[in-house]
Amino acid sequence: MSKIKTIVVDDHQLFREGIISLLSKNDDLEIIGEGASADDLFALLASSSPNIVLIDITMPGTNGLEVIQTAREKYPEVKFIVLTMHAEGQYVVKAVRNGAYGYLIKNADENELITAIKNVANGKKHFNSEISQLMIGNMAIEGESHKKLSDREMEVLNLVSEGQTTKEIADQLFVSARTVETHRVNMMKKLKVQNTAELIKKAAHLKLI
Amino acid sequence: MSKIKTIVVDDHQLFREGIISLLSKNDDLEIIGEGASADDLFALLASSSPNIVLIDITMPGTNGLEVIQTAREKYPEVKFIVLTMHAEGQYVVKAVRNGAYGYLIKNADENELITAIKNVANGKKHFNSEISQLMIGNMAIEGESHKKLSDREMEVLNLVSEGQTTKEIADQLFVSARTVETHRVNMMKKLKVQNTAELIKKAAHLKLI
DNA sequence: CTAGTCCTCAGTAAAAATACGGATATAAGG
DNA sequence: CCTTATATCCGTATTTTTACTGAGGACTAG
Repeated sequence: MSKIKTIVVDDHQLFREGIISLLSKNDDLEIIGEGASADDLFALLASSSPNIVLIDITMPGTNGLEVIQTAREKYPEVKFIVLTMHAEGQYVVKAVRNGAYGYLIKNADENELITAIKNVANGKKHFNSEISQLMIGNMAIEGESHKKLSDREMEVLNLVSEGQTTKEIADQLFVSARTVETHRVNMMKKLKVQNTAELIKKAAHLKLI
Repeated sequence: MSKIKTIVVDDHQLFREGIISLLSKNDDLEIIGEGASADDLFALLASSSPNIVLIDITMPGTNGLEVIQTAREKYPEVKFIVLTMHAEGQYVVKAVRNGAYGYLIKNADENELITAIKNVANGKKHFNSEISQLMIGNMAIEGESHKKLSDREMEVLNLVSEGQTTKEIADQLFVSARTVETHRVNMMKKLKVQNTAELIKKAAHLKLI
């Protein structure tokens, strides 16, 4: 059968070149393009027909997961494998939801990468047991912390985290201080914290601020 | 002249294998070992005599900068080039202080990596203009935010970020609430923030908590 | 010996947050 | 049509934080 046409997208050029060097030794694969950004990827997709795209989550100006989703809408027969350093369940879950066919962490080895590419090229998904565990664990948590913050709450949260007082925020948003107080209380309930310090810490760790 | 004997240390196996694949094509270089951890590195150093070590800052259980410093004490003729994703001046400054001969960010390309290896093998340091700018910029900031938090302040900070009140922290540490208050005030001054919310946000972003 | 830092503790007061309770209007989903 | 969520706002009170001021002892570096 013909070689698996593969594109590699990663903003770390050394990593990208290294991966390409590795994969080029394999007779079943053919690297037909490389890029560092979403724009690079879309340009490549428009001019070539890869079977597989290896893509990082981290990308300048956007994130790889959204790129996957957008790309799949226009090129539904292209399959994406996420190749990233993020070993957190929430990323795995999002990757799957956005249509990724595989997920590898950068500490995987060459053999697993090649196996993943071949599996996905054959229409299978590739998530090893470690990745599956992360996914399962995160789905359990997600069921619980389903409550996300509303737009106004996010706005208030950001202003709080910048050191503004409730009164200052009220003045800035042209609302009553009591309104801001209510938003603060609601956020603390949603994220299950006891005071502002804990709220800001949790928000920072959840990358909300 | 003989080939430049190089060791590659990085916990991301794919990256490491990719880099080795790239460098192996170059006739002036010889990869004589690879590892994912500080222990791997010390084992390699004990049994081989590399000219150059490519090393990431991020390492499980320790950090590459301390590893460089320790390794140089035992093997002073080995030269280290940091190869990392961290594009922050504080890392560059620390790398130089710990004796690194070069610093590359993972978005550098193959040619620059090879040039850096050759420069360093010839006894020169390799810091491109981008890296130099980061270093200069950070040294300016460092003069200003030289103040880091003391052990006790860190302890109080962590407890505050867990949602405890000043009184609760005082009870837990067996000190007066006023003592805790003083620590809080001092931390806010050091990090130049206006209240606890801003303090916790800054601490989270600085990866203190 | 001096200066600086760290850690400890205090009085007093104002500002801010939290807590308890309550409410209305609008929009969306089942 | 009912329920839920969001956004808005309120009274009252307590707790907590912040602010201003002050201080001593121990340790370290120059």
